[in-house]
Amino acid sequence: MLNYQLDQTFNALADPTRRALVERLAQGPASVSELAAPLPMSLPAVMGHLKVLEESGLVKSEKTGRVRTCRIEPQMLSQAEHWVAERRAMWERSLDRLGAFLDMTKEDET
Amino acid sequence: MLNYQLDQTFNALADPTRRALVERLAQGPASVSELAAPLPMSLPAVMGHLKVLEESGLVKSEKTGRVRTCRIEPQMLSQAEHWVAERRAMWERSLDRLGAFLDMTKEDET
DNA sequence: TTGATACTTAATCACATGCTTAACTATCAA
DNA sequence: TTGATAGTTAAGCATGTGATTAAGTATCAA
Repeated sequence: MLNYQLDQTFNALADPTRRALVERLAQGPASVSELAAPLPMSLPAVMGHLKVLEESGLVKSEKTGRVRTCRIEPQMLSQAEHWVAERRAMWERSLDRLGAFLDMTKEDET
Repeated sequence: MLNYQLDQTFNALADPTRRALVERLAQGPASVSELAAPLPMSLPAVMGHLKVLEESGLVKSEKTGRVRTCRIEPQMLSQAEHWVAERRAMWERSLDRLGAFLDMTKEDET
């Protein structure tokens, strides 16, 4: 995954309003005003957040008539998940190496 | 996981310099200047990034003599991972419900 | 004790973010 | 065609971010 895509994806998820939008969209598609209704801010503010989500690839939208319907795009979600999982795995391998090293030195002591 | 912790964790991961630091630390602990050496910025700038990582809980550090040694803290990493995984699961369940609904309407048609 | 090393803090600055309100466009329904 | 609805765009503003350089502190080694 490219660096700037990770920037955009993690940045999109770093805001509670945007996570609320993702959470709502995880339950199914919604229009812009449906998404904005429960949020304590103006519609243009919500549209700003949707723009960030859409640029990150986490959300896609489509306009039919005067209604824009937004839906979640789970691929980016799983790519972010993978980045984190891989670093955690790296860390665990480095712990294993440390463990092996400590075992080795222990054997030397005996 | 609390909202502001997710804010801090995702925000910490939303910067390529900070991800580079996480990536380096996933291979094992390092001092501040070891971490700063390969990066194209001043030491105070790197310390700013380390502060963000440390406030997020992704990194911990400890000073011995004049050397501060930093290490990764994988718990926050896996908590961020879980948040993403759960939303993806939500989305998949909502797809299942849609599938079930479509199957149902199909049965009605026959 | 003197000098180098490793980090820390402070002042500064350019630029990005996250809102707001107001004005505008496009669609739908009567 | 008129009015309401759904969304969009623009201007403005307070605050936050990410960097810099310069100066300061604590530790270590000779």
